[in-house]
Amino acid sequence: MLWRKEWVMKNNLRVQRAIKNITQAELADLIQVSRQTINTIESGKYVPSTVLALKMARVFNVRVEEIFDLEEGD
Amino acid sequence: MLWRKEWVMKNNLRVQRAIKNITQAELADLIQVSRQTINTIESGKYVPSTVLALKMARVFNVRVEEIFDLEEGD
DNA sequence: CTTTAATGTCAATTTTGCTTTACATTTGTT
DNA sequence: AACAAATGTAAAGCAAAATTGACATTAAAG
Repeated sequence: MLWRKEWVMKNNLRVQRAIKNITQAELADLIQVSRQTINTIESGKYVPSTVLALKMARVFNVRVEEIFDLEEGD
Repeated sequence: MLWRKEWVMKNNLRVQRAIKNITQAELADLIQVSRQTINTIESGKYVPSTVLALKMARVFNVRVEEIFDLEEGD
């Protein structure tokens, strides 16, 4: 049997926001997306584009990998 | 006048591939996308998802920011 | 020069990101 | 308790990502 790994992406946006003490709406404004976009990304409903990931990393002064993490699972 | 910055994302996938000496097809296979997906990302036709960016970073053993870079411009 | 591997590109389609609007629920303050 | 701010959620729609298949062009090798 040949196995292809499945990956799920997790994120710690809530934590990052908490550290900087900004709301979803404020983050949305900073990276120029809708508040719902932040909300749904944060709750893992969908995977953002790399542009958004890079913008967020800039806002929080961290590397992309410190916010988004690939984990094994389906 | 209030200015909202426009960003374009560049990538150096060709270079990263060259360093590892792998083809577009091989990279596609490694991260489980179609060869065309690699080709069009590489040529800047569209922006990949964060999952793909993370997978590529893993393949090349670099940070996402070392492959993808936000630059000012429209 | 001829063949093969690698890359470019196009069209058609499916899937997913992201938007807007709107409303419901939770959390925090006074 | 009452009110406001923050968050959750849902539907509808558009735009962009990603797929498949097919074919053309450009390297690279024999």
